[in-house]
Amino acid sequence: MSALREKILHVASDLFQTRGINSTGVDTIVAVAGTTKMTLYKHFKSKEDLILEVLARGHQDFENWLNEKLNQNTKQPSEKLQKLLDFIEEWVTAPDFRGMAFIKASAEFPNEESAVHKLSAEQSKHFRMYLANLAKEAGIKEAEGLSLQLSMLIEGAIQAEQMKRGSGAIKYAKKAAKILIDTASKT
Amino acid sequence: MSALREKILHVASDLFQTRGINSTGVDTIVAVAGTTKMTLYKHFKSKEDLILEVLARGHQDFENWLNEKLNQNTKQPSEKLQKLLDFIEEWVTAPDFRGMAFIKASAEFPNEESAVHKLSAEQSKHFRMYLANLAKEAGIKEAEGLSLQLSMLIEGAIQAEQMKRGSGAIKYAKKAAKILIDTASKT
DNA sequence: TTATTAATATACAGATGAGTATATATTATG
DNA sequence: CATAATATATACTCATCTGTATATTAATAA
Repeated sequence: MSALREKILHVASDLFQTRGINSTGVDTIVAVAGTTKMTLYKHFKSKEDLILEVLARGHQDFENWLNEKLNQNTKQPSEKLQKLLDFIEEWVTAPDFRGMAFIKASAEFPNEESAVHKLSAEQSKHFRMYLANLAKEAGIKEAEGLSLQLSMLIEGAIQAEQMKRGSGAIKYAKKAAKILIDTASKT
Repeated sequence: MSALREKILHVASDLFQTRGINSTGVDTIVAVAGTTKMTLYKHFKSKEDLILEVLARGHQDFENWLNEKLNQNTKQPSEKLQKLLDFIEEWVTAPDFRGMAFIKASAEFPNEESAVHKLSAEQSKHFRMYLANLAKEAGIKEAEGLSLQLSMLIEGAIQAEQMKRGSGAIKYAKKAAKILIDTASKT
């Protein structure tokens, strides 16, 4: 567990989010991380490799964070679903929020054959399945449909917020989520 | 109105969508368009300039298309809102659909000071206002709120569809839109 | 036909991109 | 202390990036 390796991952993640992936050169990454290219390529076999690990870490961090929030603040499964958007709000309004990594990555790597695109799509699917699970546990019949709706709403809200900070979109996303959850609960 | 200028715009738009903006060099654009860099720079003062015009054209084309669809297929304002998602579906399931240009552009140019990002944000806002107008004309009181919800849903659906073609997300986006419109209509 | 102007092609400049060969410093092990 | 292995630094290759200077062709005007 090299400390420098972690530093590179952290710096790369930050730069990718604030400047874009393709616009961030490895020279910039190592300069900010206070190391050299040789060290970077000792730890990662290519820039693509680094991108993939940054994405994987980011997604895991997000899911861990959300999981903890849900477990600490709710008891019953149905409560999780209802409070979900509160935590999404907390996440997107945090000062250091810079968008959802896999959404941006898929935009920068549109080619479906690209490894980065594939991982992004997988993470998107994984998030949807996470939501579907919450819905299932809450006893929703059409859990898959609701999870799709919620994921679209959430990704749209993230989009809106990263496009313009403080857009207020999340406020209406919460209302919409409540309506959709209520509707799905009644069937 | 140079034919070559139009050709360059068309080719650039295509390449930006399929390979990404930053990953597409001007050399590639002129090669595909069958011309040279000198000609490109006679018509556009920089690559950024070309990007901005491609974005502007794309957005206008989309809005013109949607407008025509709505005007040709609906009569009453409330009908427009109800059929909106049908046309969005038609748009995202078209074989040559490659995503919403301004969404991708804002991901590739995350810096809020960037001209490309600014234009993307403006187009996003413009689309939302277009939806708000539809809602207002349909007699919805909270037109702004509904338009935000619909735009998030639509952008989320576009995201889902460009992430994975044939995802089926749009089907549930339509159901969600109907629920949200109905709810907003009742207040 | 000749002079002038506009458009195109070739070739280049200078910066930056990813990735590596070689050399030095550091650390662990005998 | 000496030796082997690992991590870091310097310096480089080669490709590609945006943008331009110059040369050549095509078209227009006198």
